[in-house]
Amino acid sequence: MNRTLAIDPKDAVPIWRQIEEGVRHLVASGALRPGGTVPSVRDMARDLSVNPNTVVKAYQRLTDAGVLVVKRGEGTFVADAPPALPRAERTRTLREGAMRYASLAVTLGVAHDETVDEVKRALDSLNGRKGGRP
Amino acid sequence: MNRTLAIDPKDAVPIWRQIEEGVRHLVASGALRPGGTVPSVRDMARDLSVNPNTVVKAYQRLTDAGVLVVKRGEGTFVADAPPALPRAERTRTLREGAMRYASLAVTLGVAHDETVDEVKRALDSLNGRKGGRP
Amino acid sequence: MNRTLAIDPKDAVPIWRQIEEGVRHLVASGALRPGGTVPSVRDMARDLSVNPNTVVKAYQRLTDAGVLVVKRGEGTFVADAPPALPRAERTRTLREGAMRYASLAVTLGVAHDETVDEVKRALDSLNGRKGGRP
Amino acid sequence: MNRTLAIDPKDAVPIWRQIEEGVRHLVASGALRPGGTVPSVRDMARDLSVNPNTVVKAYQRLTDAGVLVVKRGEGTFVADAPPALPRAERTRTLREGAMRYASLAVTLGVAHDETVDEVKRALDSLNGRKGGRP
DNA sequence: GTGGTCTAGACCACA
DNA sequence: GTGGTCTAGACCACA
Repeated sequence: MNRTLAIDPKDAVPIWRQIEEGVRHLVASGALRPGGTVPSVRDMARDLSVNPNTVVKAYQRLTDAGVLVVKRGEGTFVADAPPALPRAERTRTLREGAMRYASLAVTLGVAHDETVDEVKRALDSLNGRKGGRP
Repeated sequence: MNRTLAIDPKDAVPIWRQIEEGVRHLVASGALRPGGTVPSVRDMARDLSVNPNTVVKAYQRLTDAGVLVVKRGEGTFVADAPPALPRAERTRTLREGAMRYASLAVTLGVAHDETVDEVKRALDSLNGRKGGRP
Repeated sequence: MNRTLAIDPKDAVPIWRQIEEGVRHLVASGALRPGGTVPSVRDMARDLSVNPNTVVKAYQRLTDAGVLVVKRGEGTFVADAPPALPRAERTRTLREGAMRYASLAVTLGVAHDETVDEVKRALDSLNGRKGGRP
Repeated sequence: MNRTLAIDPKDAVPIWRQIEEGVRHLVASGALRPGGTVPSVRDMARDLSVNPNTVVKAYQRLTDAGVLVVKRGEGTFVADAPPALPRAERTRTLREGAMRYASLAVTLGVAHDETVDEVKRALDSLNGRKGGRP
């Protein structure tokens, strides 16, 4: 299972959002456990070679969202209660994502089956099934 | 069939890119036919309530990509030759999209099957008409 | 009616929060109208003699909360739909505030009537009744 | 009557201040009586799950303010003489609190009467017992 | 012109 | 040690 965070400074997606999404993903996938610690702002900034302020922004957003909790002077931790989205909103978010992806495939002129297969392949690679793409 | 373009000024995606993607989609789905006309920059800017410069930028990129052709003094038209992406780039783009979507689903904690089903559903809703590009 | 924002850099309350609260207050009191513009980040930073980043933080939080909307390249505006809190939460927030104030008064040993009178006086002064405290 | 102290580590108010205010309140409300004992630093730290240094800081401020007195080798006690604030400072503190509460109510868009009523209600709930300090 | 991102670095309260 | 705030200033996309 992947416990590390990879960011790409050249990506159009802001670094702070890459960090935010990365941590959300590690929490959702169980790599970071409720109550467990998260690297300190300074440590993660050093590891990723980014400015501490950039990490601070990501962590603060995650704290506002209830994913992380801060204990002052001690550090930052994964919240005990995972802040699952309300079911309705979860579905809405997923549908928007599916629509965006399907729309992209149609624009590219990709066939139905290939479109679906690529999603299966992506899910497998995220779930750590070995290989997947020879 | 949808012949209109919907943009969301509050979306993080730049407006010019929303227009570019929208036109590509209308072409790929057959709503705009090869050789047919495309709204003038002024008209589209007025319709969408955006700055004309923003439409110009989208049209220029589409012209550079061979999706549109400009006939001076006449207007802008959909290119006769469908500007299919090189196969390698097409695959890469699709895979990035699949990865983004799969990653979203994992973050939301959605099950594998539901993730795949939503894509099928999205494809069906986009393909009320079969095909689009013979 | 007060249209200006006063901040106190020596206050224990962070400047960005003073700005956030100040703008919320101006909106709630009607001094800033839905759809109307809000000073640009640079202008407000100059007016208040603070760093633009500090204003950015306040504006972004207000945007996240739906109080302001950003039109890229144009500026920042008061949202059309005022983002009134759900009634239940509004009541809860008010009650917490009342409890904090009442608790303070009890701690200070202030009589019931004086405690209530000070609130009335504060409300009057916020609503612009002239004088109020001779 | 409430003899316990509740602190919220996630609150923006420093823990030492929450403890300080809490003790002041217990004294003012009569829950802790002049001459009576106060929990030892170690006990309170353990009860509240906070760092002993944090309790030390609160107790020192309370001692400096004359609310508590330390008898070396015996422990910490509530002072015999009630340490009423100078009248001017009392009034200033109360006014600040009233202003903060009134400002919150305006921001929430609450009507004048409801704002005042909530304070009365809060005072009643705190004064299940009449008075507290004759 | 507008807002958004990021760096570099200082200073602070807190535990 | 921890995170929070703020400054100064650069660079960028967007309209």
